[in-house]
Amino acid sequence: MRIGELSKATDVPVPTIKYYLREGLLPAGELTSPNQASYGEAHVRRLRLIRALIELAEVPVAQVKEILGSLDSDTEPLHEQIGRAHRALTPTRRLTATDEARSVATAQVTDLITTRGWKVDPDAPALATLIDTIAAMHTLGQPTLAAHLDAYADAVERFTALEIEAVTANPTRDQLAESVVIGTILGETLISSLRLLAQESISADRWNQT
Amino acid sequence: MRIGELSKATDVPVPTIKYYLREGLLPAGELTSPNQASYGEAHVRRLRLIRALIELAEVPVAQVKEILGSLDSDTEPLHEQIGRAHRALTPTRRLTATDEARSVATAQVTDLITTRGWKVDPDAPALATLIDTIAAMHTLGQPTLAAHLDAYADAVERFTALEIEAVTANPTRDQLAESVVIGTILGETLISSLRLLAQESISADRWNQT
DNA sequence: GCTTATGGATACTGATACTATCCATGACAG
DNA sequence: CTGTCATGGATAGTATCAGTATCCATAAGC
Repeated sequence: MRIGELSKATDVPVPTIKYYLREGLLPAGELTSPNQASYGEAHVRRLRLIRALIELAEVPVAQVKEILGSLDSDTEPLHEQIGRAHRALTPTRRLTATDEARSVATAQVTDLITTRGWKVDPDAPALATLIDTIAAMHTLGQPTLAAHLDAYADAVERFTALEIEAVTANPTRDQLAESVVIGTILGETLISSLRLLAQESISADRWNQT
Repeated sequence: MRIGELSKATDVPVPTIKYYLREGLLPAGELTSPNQASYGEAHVRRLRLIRALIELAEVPVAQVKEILGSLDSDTEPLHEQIGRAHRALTPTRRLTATDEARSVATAQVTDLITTRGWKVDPDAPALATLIDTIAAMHTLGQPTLAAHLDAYADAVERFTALEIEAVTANPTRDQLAESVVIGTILGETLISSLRLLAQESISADRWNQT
């Protein structure tokens, strides 16, 4: 397959493919002559994955590169790979909340984690985001949602169980790794849009006089 | 309060505050003389809301403006407001998947919606994203997650019930509207980070030999 | 009266994700 | 075998976004 055909197969413009090649998101095709390379099915798959991450999950190109890099390494432990995927999903925040709100939130979260028996690295990116979010809710005078943290955690544990189940069904390590990435990142988009749909439905029911 | 004090109170640099004023995210202070204005508590609150949306939820400035605009209008129906918040959370995607994957996904989603009895506007932004995401999962050879759509929807309905409850506790329309926005948008960040934490915990358990 | 802060306007910056152009060569149709 | 088109590789340009920086005339506060 030549670059033009790859472009047609995936609906990604040729210059964009060249850009991904330059950035190292997509491995180079096999050179058949100094200015002629051929691409295979693997490139099609990889390119589709790239686009899904970028367009659907809005992962920045630099992070996609990191994630794919760790997908391609077969020495990196799965747990590390998941960490990368998580970093791709976590905003790099600064503080938004007042100090007391933050300490209340921190207490709330550590409490949640201990009662649930979760094992969480204190440096986990999501941990800081969770604390900041709860703190922000307090600061903004909306503590109600955060008060139901435990119920949220219940619901969240349901997905997670499902995801682990779905993911561990994969036999080989490569497939497992890829499904972990896809599950983690596109799973987020899936849940998010489901939630919005459910909200929209209820909101239509309740506040719309159509 | 002068701009410098507002900056100190919220930890937002003065030039950034000026930028938000220019962009119309933050209402102008009350002019006490041609080059002197005074800001109040409302500005502090608003500024904190803006920062939470931008930093925590990563909502683009232009969308924040739209959302705040509809918050300040007391004629816009709540359902419309929710729609705006949803648009702020939905990527503007193009197609990533093959056509057959898309049609399978569409069937799956319409089925879900009818069996659940959800009332969903066919133009809802989240609908397209959901379909694209499921289609992408199929195309990428990871149909397992999407196969449990129904279980996901179960879990999602739990949040939504909680959120509606939390939100309708607010007596006045203004408070209600604000809590809808905060709940919808920061709620997303909350769930997302909870999910990542749960995943991290399980992944540490299962794949990490620390 | 002197230093500092302010409102308002305009200009500049750095990051991100592409697009466009160029060129020498190669593929392929006639 | 010749003209046209596509290609790999390099470099440069573009649009958007989210601020920052600078200027200025005026006002606040010691």
